[in-house]
Amino acid sequence: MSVIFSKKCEYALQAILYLASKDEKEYFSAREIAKDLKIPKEFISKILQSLVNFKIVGSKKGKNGGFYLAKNPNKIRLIDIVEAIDGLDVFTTCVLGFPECSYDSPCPVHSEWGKLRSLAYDMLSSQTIDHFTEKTLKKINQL
Amino acid sequence: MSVIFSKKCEYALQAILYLASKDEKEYFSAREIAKDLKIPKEFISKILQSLVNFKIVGSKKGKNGGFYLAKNPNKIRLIDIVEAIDGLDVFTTCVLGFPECSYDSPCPVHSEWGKLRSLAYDMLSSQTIDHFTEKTLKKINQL
DNA sequence: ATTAATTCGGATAAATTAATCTTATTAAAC
DNA sequence: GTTTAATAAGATTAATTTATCCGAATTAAT
Ligand code: SF4
Ligand code: SF4
Repeated sequence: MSVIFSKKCEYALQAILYLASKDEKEYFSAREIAKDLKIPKEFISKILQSLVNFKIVGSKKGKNGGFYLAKNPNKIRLIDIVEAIDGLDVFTTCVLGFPECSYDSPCPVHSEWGKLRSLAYDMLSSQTIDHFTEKTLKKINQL
Repeated sequence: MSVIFSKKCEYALQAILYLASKDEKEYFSAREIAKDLKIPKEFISKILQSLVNFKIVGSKKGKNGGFYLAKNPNKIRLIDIVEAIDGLDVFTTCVLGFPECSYDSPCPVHSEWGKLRSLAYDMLSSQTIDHFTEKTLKKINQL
């Protein structure tokens, strides 16, 4: 099974898009995020906690506490989430799993794949999450 | 850690490229493929065995036996290997892990991501492995 | 103060993927 | 025929990823 992002990263992206799309409240609890996105509560808690460490998300403990975006949605890029959770290795290591990927010793598909990889990186770097709020709300309501 | 292809798939691609690039011999044993590509022998054996089931690779048992390409390298596309080992789900399921990806209920990044995905699919579908023999040999010699 | 609802950290369990081992079968070489 | 070297198939183990559990700390409401 091929995968682009780990489950952790998928959930992280979903949760961040969720927080960015709903702004009426101050704090959103892991419980309610998990319920709306239909993903395991304990798992998304852990993920949100690590996003707190990366200063992308903020949190407040205790009753009525929860999570919120620590930055303006137009300052959070998709790549920031990917980098925090999965790292940026996909963009630097060989697609074919050959060791020592570099411009000196390119893997066989270097030139073809390289273009796609750059495009993906550029897309994830240029798109900020405020750009997706409308579509996110629509999607969440369908879950 | 993000991954594009599973380890199995990476090794499969490597092994196929290997077979396509070396044509002086009839059969290549798992032992020698594993040694040259520096990957576990037992693992690559299993992978080659399943490629035999997919009719991409042929095999001969017994002493001096081994594996060989069952088709002309210019008829084997990269996507064929990916499909056999990992399946084509990456190209149809949501990058963000939202369920029910479709054109009715696109995930938030649908339009941006969709382009990249099509490009990746097209590339893997258009490139046949005979195209990479020279670069593969160069790479193998560096391992 | 007490209670309830929350994040947080660490430990643990379950599931999946990666790798290895074991035995059987096949075929060439001697 | 015996030995040797190979694939094949199935079982097992190891490692990694995904998911859950538990107890402590925190905060708001009663
Ligand atoms: S295509 Fe080139 S740059 Fe991309 S992983 Fe392979 S060697 Fe590295
Ligand atoms: S971007 Fe669109 S097509 Fe691609 S996974 Fe998301 S919903 Fe599906």
